[in-house]
Amino acid sequence: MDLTEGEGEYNNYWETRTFLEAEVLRSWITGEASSQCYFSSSSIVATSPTPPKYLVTEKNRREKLKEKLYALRSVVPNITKMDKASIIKDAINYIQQLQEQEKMLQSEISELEMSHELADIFYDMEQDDVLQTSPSRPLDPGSPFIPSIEVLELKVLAVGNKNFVISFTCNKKRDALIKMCEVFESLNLKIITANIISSSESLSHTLFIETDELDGSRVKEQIEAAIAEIDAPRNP
Amino acid sequence: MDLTEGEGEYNNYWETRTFLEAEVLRSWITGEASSQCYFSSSSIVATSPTPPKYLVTEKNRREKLKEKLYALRSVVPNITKMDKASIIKDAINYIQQLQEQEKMLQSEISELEMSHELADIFYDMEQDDVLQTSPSRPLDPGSPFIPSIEVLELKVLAVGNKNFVISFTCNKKRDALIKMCEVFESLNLKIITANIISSSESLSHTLFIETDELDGSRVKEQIEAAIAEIDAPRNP
DNA sequence: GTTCACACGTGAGGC
DNA sequence: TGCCTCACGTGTGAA
Repeated sequence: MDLTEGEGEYNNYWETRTFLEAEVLRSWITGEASSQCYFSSSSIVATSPTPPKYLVTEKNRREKLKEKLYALRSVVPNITKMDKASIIKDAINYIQQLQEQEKMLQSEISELEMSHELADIFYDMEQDDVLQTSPSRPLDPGSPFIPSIEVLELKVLAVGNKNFVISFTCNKKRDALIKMCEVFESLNLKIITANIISSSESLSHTLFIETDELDGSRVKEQIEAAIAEIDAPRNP
Repeated sequence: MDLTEGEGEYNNYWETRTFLEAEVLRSWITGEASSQCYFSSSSIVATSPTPPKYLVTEKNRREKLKEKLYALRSVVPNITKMDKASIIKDAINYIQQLQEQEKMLQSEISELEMSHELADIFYDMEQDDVLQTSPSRPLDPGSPFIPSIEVLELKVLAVGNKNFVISFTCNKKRDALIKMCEVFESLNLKIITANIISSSESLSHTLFIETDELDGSRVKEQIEAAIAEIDAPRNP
C-alpha cells in the first residue's frame, strides 16, 4: 500500500479546505499541475478552488473502500504483506482455516457430549437401585470409542521413599485416567490427590501417589515404563 | 459490480488479439472511441492495435484484485449486496462471528472435558477398591457447574398399559439425564432401554420405561408434568 | 437529471 | 533501469 497516498503533496496547492466535514478531497489538482484536460463549468483553465462534486464522491468512495480493507486487515491475524490483493488473500485463507477449525471443534464437542452422556447413563444405572440395567441394552461399555491417547510429557518425582509426584500431559481425554488407574492398580499404588488443568489442546495431570514398597527408585522406573506403554494400542 | 465490465463493447474495435495468453486486454480503446488523449510512441492519433505494456499490466492487476474479491465473496455465506465495499464488510462481520463462535466452542469444550475428567475421577475412585478417595480433595461433587437445561420437545407414548416410550430433546447436556432419573425415581419407574442421538446443537433422548401401576393414562400425565418441571430452576 | 459503482488510462513513488 | 502498487480523474451504464 502506498504510504504517502499522494495526498500530502498537493496540500499546498489549494487555499480553501472548509467544505464538507473537511478530510475530504485534500488533493485538488490545478490546471498547471495536471497533464490531463479538465473542463470546468466556469473557466477553461481551471484554477478554481472548488472541485466538482463527482470528484468528491469518487474520492470518498475510494477512501471508504480503503478503510474497509484496513478494517479487514485488522481482524485477520498473521498478515504477511500490506498488499491489497494479499490482504484479501490472507483473509480468504483465514476464513477457510476458521471454518475447518469450527468443524473440528463441533465434531469434538459432539463426541465429548456423547461419551459424557453414556458415562452418565452407566453411572446412573449402577448407582440408583430403583433403576436397573437392561440385558437388552444395545451398548457395549467396553469400547464405545477408541481414542488415540498420546502422552506428551511425563515427569515422575520421588518425594521421600514412599510418595511420588507424577505429572504428565496428554492430548486426548477419554480413558486416559482409567489407563492410569490400571497402571497404579497393577503397581499397587494409592492416589492421595489428583489435579487436572484443562487447556485448549491438552490436559495436564498431576498426581500424588503412595506406595508400600521401600525401593523408591525401582518403583519410579516401573511407573515410567508403565505410563510409557499407554501410547501402545489397547489389549483387552 | 458492473456486469458488462465494458469489455465486450470494444471487442470489434481491434484486430489482433493474439498477444499474451489471450483473455487479457480485450478492450483497447481507439482514438475515436475515447475522449481521453493517449500519446502513442508511433503516432499521434492512435489507431495502433498493440497497446503498451503498462496498460496490460494494470488491467491484469485490476482483474486479479477483482478475482480475489470474488473468491472472498465465495467463502462468505449470507452475502447481501454485490458491492465491493459490502463484500469486504460482510467478510469482516463473518470473520468476527466465526471468532466469537470459536471462542464459545472452545470454552464449551474445556468445560465439557473438565467435567468429563471429574466424572472419571469420581467414578474410578468409587469403583476401584485399590484406590481410595482422599479426605483433602478440594472438589465439590454437588454443583461444579450450573447449566441451564431446556427441554425443547417432549413426547410420551403409552405402549400397552405398563410401558411408555419417552422422547425429548434438550439443548444442554450435563445433568439433564440425572434430572430425568430423579423423575423416574420419584414415579417409581424402571428404564428398559435408553438411546441418545447427538446433533450439533441439541441432544435427542429416547427412553423405554416400565411402571408397576395399572392406570396408564395417569402415569402419562405424571411423566409429562414432571419433565415439564425440569426447565424450572433447581431446588436442592 | 442525479446518484452510484465500476473500469479505465495515467503519473508517481518504491524496490 | 524495469516492475509493481497505488491514487487520481474521467467516462459509462444502471438504478
